[in-house]
Amino acid sequence: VATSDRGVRPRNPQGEGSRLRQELMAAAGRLIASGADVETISLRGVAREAGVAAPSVYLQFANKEALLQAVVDEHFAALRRAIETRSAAAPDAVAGLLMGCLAYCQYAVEQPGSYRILFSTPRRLNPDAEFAGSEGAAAFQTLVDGVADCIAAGVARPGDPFRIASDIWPTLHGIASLRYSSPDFPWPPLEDQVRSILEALTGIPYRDGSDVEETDDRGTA
Amino acid sequence: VATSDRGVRPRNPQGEGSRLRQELMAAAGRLIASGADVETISLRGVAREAGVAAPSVYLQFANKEALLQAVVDEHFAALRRAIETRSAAAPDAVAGLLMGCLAYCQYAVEQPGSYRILFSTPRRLNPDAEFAGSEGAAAFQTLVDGVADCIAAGVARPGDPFRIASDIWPTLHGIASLRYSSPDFPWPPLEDQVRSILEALTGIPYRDGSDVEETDDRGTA
DNA sequence: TGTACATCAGTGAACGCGCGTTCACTGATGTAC
DNA sequence: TGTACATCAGTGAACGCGCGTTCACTGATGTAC
Repeated sequence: VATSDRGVRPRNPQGEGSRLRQELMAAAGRLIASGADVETISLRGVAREAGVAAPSVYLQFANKEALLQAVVDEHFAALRRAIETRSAAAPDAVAGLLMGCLAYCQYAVEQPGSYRILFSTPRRLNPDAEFAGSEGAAAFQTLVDGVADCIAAGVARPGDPFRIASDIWPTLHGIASLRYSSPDFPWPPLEDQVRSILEALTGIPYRDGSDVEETDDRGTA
Repeated sequence: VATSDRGVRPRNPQGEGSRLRQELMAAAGRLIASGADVETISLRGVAREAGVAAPSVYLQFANKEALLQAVVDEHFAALRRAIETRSAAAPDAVAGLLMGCLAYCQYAVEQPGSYRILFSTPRRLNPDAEFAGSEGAAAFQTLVDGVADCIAAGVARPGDPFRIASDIWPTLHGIASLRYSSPDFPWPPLEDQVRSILEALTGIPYRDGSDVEETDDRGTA
């Protein structure tokens, strides 16, 4: 669907057959990026997109479910990487919290297909189904720590960091996913909205900060 | 899937053939309530659940898409009714805003299948795709008005009601839909969370109100 | 250097299945005379 | 009151399709001697 046939695919050199695994996951990623719901992705469709016969998938994956599971895991890791990169590049906890939240929303908005499969996915494929110990739990802990640091720095309003993070996460998710399902709604600019909601939930004065490098010691609400 | 065969279905009396329309929509509703994604609902499955042969669907609907469109519309109307009933029963604007928001989240949490099809739906079936003039726009306007009334009453923090409503809606959506996709997360009680987030976004002191009947004239933040 | 063989990436054909849709039909119920 | 006919709700069989999966295979590349 996304990419046409464009000639024959050369077979991988001997000993490198497992390269096909990456090719298949990339093909699935292309289908997802072009709007396919995870429910409607077919093994044959992925093989077609990868330029390979359907049975070849079984050289790398036990069955369709294993393929989709690998795809979901890969996209989950990509989201996490996007957040951590942006967040770690910030100069302090206050900026780090904002950057992490922005990275989350921007990933979701810019790669909606990829984000979507993480949350609108059959339960069995969802890594969050068992939350404790999952990769999702680790990512969430990063958010809790970020909030705690801002409270400790005296910039965020005092409160239970876990509880505050439990309010922030759904808010970010809602912002990002409604922009996908209701694209015609007159949404405010993404960064404005994230800033103002973070300010409301944490008390950190994000809304007027032209940027974040010097927000370290403003008063708290 | 949801209901077994349980004997033969009597045919409708002459002139009442269109009752089948309601039976089919009810059957689809049962499939959705039992966890079916809108993407995976089949015309044959709905007919089976209704106890009717597959071609009978065509007596009431032009094709599969028309059936699904009618189902989506029906569930959208049900959500709207749930909100308006609860909201209209409140004694004042401040209680009405809370009750409407609670009704929204509770509908989404208690009937996740029904809520889900409104937002994780192929674009062509989504009534929000054209937002202006849609039923969704009307429901959103109710939220805007509720916020404006609370500001006018001097209870909510001053601000742009449209913009505040644009923050509230995604928040409610996020709260409800993450509870569905990550049920093992230790979420706070739904009403607590709605109250505290509404308080953060509007300044209305919802968090400590044991109930809402007497919150009319508290100070603003 | 030449040859037999093993290894390995990948395939074509076939399977049984459920799908959306069409078609000609069945048989009960109401109406005209 | 009896009978022919029209109307109407609903059906069974068939269509072509794409699906996930299996099986026996092909043919290129490397290795042993």
